[in-house]
Amino acid sequence: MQQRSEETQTKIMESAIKLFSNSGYNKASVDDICAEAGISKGAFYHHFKSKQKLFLALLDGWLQTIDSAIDASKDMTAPESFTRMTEAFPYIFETAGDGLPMFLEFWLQASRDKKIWDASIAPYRRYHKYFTSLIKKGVDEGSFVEVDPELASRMIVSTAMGLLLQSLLDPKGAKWEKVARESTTMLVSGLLKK
Amino acid sequence: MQQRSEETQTKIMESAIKLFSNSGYNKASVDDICAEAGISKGAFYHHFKSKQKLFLALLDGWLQTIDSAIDASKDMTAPESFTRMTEAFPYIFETAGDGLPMFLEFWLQASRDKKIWDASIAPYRRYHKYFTSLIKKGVDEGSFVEVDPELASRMIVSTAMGLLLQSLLDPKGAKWEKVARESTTMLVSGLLKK
DNA sequence: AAAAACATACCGACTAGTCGGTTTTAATCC
DNA sequence: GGATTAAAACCGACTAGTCGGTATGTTTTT
Repeated sequence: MQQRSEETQTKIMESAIKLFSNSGYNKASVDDICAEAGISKGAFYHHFKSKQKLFLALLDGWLQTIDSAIDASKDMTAPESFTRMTEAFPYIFETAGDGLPMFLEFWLQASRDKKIWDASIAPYRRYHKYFTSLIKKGVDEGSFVEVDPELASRMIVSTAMGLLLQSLLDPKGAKWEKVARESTTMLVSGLLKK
Repeated sequence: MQQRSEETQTKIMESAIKLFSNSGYNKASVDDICAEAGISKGAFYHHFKSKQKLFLALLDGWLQTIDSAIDASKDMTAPESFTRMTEAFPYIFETAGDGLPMFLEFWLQASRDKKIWDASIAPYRRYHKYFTSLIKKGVDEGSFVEVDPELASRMIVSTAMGLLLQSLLDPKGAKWEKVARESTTMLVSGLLKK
């Protein structure tokens, strides 16, 4: 039967997210993950060849979420797509509270581990290209003011990453969903032609 | 004699920055640091009570650098202060290439370790307050357009952090000094009254 | 019965920190 | 200015424990 197997795998991944978020990739040991998931080490290595493979599986799942979100807004006009994201951002802050530290963990591991870097930087560059083309499209359509799409894309991504980081490090320092919503509004209204 | 002692301590800290940057806090072992510095473990623990204390010492040094930079621009007008930072940013990207990954390490450790969090988040809040008051001053002086200083400060810090992160993760993805310079110019010109 | 799923004991590599002993340094005395 | 001395600086073997991964055996599913 696959059901039990599937459940075990899900439990491992959920426990891993929890422990990686709380303690970090290195500190969260395979034994810890097994204990949290309520399974044995044998079961763990039956499902994942190594600890790193588990990490890559988690990364993959996260990237797919983003990909499908981008796909969903593929046929919209440029301002529409941005409006969508303006709506999506506060949602990320509200719901992702648990998994958020994982982002940081992804970035950190990516900066040191070539395999993880390859798996995460390639998609990141895709997103940047997507943003760039989206802004370029908006400029060509005449709905955006004339900006350097490349630069504007970097700035938008930077602001988003920076807000995520700040909310991670100082969760109670501000009402981050509000700051995020207002920031995106400011950025978009700065782009839009009046 | 203190000279040799001082040299040893400096060597330890320099080696630590190098190894923490390249391999991360956890992966860089005390033995590694000692080997890199060309000293023994006894010497290490003569100078630093623990690995964490060494880390905190490095963090402290970095924070002092920022503090003195802020102090230096204390008596200027708001636009002048920002112009200064516009000039300083590219410099950071050019010179800090080696130590830059340490920032990420600081942030990550801070999000997990209470002692390090206390040591790094308090100053961070100071900087945010400083930026906020600087913008508020500019608005009051009439040289800046009317923005919410709190929000503008968050955005500026976010953009800076995001640019740093991106340059870390994808050093060859763009000419980051150029992007940083243009971004700050854009932000400041958005703030300035024409 | 064959295969997939799971459990447990174990291994070798590695790590932060300790400890008893040795060398270097700087101040003091003759 | 050479000998004395105590403290500071340094050394490196060792400890006690952790970790990722494996080998081998048992249970469950098909």
